[in-house]
Amino acid sequence: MAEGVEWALHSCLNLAWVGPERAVPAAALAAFYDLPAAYLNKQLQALARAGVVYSTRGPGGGFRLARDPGRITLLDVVVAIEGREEAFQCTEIRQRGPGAAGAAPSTPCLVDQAMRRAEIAWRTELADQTIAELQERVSRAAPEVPVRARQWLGAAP
Amino acid sequence: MAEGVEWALHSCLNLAWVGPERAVPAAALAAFYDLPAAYLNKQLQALARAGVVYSTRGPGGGFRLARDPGRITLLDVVVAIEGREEAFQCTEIRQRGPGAAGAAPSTPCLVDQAMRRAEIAWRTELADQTIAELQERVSRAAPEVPVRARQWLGAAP
DNA sequence: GCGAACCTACTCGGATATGGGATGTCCGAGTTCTCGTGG
DNA sequence: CCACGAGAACTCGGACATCCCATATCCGAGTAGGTTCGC
Repeated sequence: MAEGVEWALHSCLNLAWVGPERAVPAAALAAFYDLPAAYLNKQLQALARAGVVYSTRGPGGGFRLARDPGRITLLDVVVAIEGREEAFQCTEIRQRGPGAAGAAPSTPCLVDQAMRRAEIAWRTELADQTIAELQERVSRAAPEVPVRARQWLGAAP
Repeated sequence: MAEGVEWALHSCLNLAWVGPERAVPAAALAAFYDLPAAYLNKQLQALARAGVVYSTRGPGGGFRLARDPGRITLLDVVVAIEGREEAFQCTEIRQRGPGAAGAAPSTPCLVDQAMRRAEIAWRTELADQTIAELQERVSRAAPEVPVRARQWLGAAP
């Protein structure tokens, strides 16, 4: 899985700490965890295209969450970065070569069905968790983390 | 996900049709679906290293299932090809840069935990399905498939 | 005729090229604020 | 003192390199069976 997913998730969490009123530049989000700024910017662009965050250009611009953290699931973020297509791609090899019966099969590929079943379980689990739930867990486990994030990222210019 | 997973799953299914008595060469398994023989051989080697299949060299050699199809899960095959490491790799970016509190955190990374939870769901679903169950479903849906497989792959030399 | 050594055919196993996507970088497009200038 | 316009600074957005892994291929290692030669 792409490393950018981790960056995007942590960045969404940080944007949630700051709140939707103030926009945070990609450079600030990158500096917070010592990441390459231009590349993180690329990931944030993907989030913007997916409608997870808003982007504003010019001074005072940056990125903000596009909706309430309770309405942003982990699946939204993962799909924004990795793409909508499923990990396992059935290429229907059963229809090629002597193994194919010649006629097009009336039944779906059962190998594909089995793999899809697992992938649906994965996606369901991701869709059941929101950024807001992550926020709450972090607040309970380490209350200083949101404070530090707001100080570093939400400081007035 | 690697395309070889699809090949390995179908090949395991075909080896299950033939049965453990007769070894099937990689070239035969490849020709059955019109796949590149040398590359499929590489995937089968991975299955052999993982203990899913036995390999025998020389004339009359080839690959056989190492144990009963009911004791080979889809997870076994996927792990053999893709490797044992998880798809989402937490690199602990929270411990880098100004975002880190300076001291090593006592709590685990909750983003990692959330992603791992989804991945466990995926693996559980794969571990719950065996090659034998796939065999049964295919036999019910398309009984001619195992017949063709035995004819093409299990034919006496 | 019989046995053993050799030889050939067959198959796996790992070392070796190649291409596409993830990773990383750079400069242009667009926006906002500031500063200076003229009325 | 106020309005307006030009300029500068800031930030996103997409185009351009680079690297690594999945893909693909090839030849050597090892085995089984047949074949031939000698006794």
